[in-house]
Amino acid sequence: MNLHERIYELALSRSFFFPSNEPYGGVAGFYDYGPVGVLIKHKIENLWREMFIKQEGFLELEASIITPEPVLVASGHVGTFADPVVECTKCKTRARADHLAEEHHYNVHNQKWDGKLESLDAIIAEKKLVCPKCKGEFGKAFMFNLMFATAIGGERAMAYARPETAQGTFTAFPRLFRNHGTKLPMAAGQVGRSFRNEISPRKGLSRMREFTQMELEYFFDPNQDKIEGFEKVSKTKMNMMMGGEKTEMTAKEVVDNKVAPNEIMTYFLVRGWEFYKKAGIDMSRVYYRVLEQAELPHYSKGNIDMEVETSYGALETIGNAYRTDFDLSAHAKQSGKDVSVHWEGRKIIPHVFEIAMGVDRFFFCILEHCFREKSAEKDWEWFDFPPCIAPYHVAVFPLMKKDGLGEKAEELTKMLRENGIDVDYRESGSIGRRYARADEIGIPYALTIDYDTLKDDTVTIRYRNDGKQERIKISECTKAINENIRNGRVTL
RNA sequence: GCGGCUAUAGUCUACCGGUAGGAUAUGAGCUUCCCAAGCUUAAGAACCGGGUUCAAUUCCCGGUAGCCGCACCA
Repeated sequence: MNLHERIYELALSRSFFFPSNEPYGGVAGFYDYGPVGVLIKHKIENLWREMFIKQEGFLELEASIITPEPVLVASGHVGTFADPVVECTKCKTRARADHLAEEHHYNVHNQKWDGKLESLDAIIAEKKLVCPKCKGEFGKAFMFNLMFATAIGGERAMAYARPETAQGTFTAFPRLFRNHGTKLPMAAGQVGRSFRNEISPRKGLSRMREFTQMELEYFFDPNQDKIEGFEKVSKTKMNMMMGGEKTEMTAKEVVDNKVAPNEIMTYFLVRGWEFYKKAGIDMSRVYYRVLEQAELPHYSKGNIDMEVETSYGALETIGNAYRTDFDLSAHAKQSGKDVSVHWEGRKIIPHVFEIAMGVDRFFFCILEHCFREKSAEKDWEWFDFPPCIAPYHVAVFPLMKKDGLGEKAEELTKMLRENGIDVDYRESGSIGRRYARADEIGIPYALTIDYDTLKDDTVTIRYRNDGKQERIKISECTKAINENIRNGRVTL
């Protein structure tokens, strides 16, 4: 059985995630996070906030999801997020009409498609192109848009569910700039849902139609592409993939060899690297792939993707893009509003570096990388989550329910919860079984109340990874747990 | 969307043209119970629709979802 199949089974039975609207049969590309999964997801999002917002002094906002059409016309999503497609009249196989036309006409004559559907139809008719599968005839070319369309209010104004959070950050930029210091660089990010109406989503969480993104937009003066704090990270080593070759490089080498367009992007490559490491990813199975010129999206002057090796193959989980002034200029043009800023005596449109990541794919990668098989030490499968990502910080178990142990344990649970610690309390089943349950969802610590507790107010703390225990005073539990979480400690 | 395979308790699975047996998980109880012990007990299942048939969970068709391959993946 593939690891992702095993993970999927565990996800169903352990409440990590499951198909949405199950009684109705589910629809591909939509998943619900269960009670355990949602705790992990929130911890991932909060770790991102910690590292990419708070520690950097950046801004977080929450833009609306429903987006009027003009915004997405400006961003290019209405035009380029749609693909021209032809469908075979016999077997219904779809093919990219522009790709066909390029192959048989434009590339041959060294031309580019003019963007008109009629041109594609003309070429397909002229070259007598037929379905590669069944030799059936193609119907007329049409645009297939990957956005979910809707309409606003009584006038039914055309709108879409946003395909990325970034555009809301761009349209908020002028106000953010005025309200928060009128200084560059300035950075703002969002955590939120985005939507893409994938033709055929597969591979579980790795390609969803409704998904959560964490995107940071860093606005800067293009004449000043240095970043404060780079010195501190310059020696950090990262795996880089260029033209199919993987090499380890320091951040400084990435800048010096012009692997990344500038120091700013490189700084965030390091931050992304640190983020993944903290979240429990096996960094030997991760690399940054430097995109070739021909692969770059329409808005980009340099892209470096994070890819994580999984049982599905390599998954792209972070997109780092130098978007230049593409978006702000496009919104200025579309809206007719001036979005330029006065900075150091000049009037400029800031450039943007973006680090965009999907939470759901990342969540899946963490599950795969932290999964541990049965072994000599443990007779059950478990998850080696870092304490800061684990769904609960600690499990509290009374050795038995009776003789006042249950009450004592509930008291301790209440105390810990009031101190902000996530506690999973269980009193049924043998103690060994409860330890196994806790391991299975990756809880790093277990506190056990036994008969000695009643005498001297001490409990045992068990560490997940080696199963070893020590006795500590109840009064010191909060402090000990917090310290262990901070240090990422998982063994005695 | 196409082709191949698949669909039985929460999970894994057995058998069968006459509606299902197990494992494991779950609830309750007993056992001073520290690494899935044991015992008692409770609850729990044939994806949806249509067809063939006296009778369909079983055979056939369609839908849906999953896996593999193709295409698609800002």
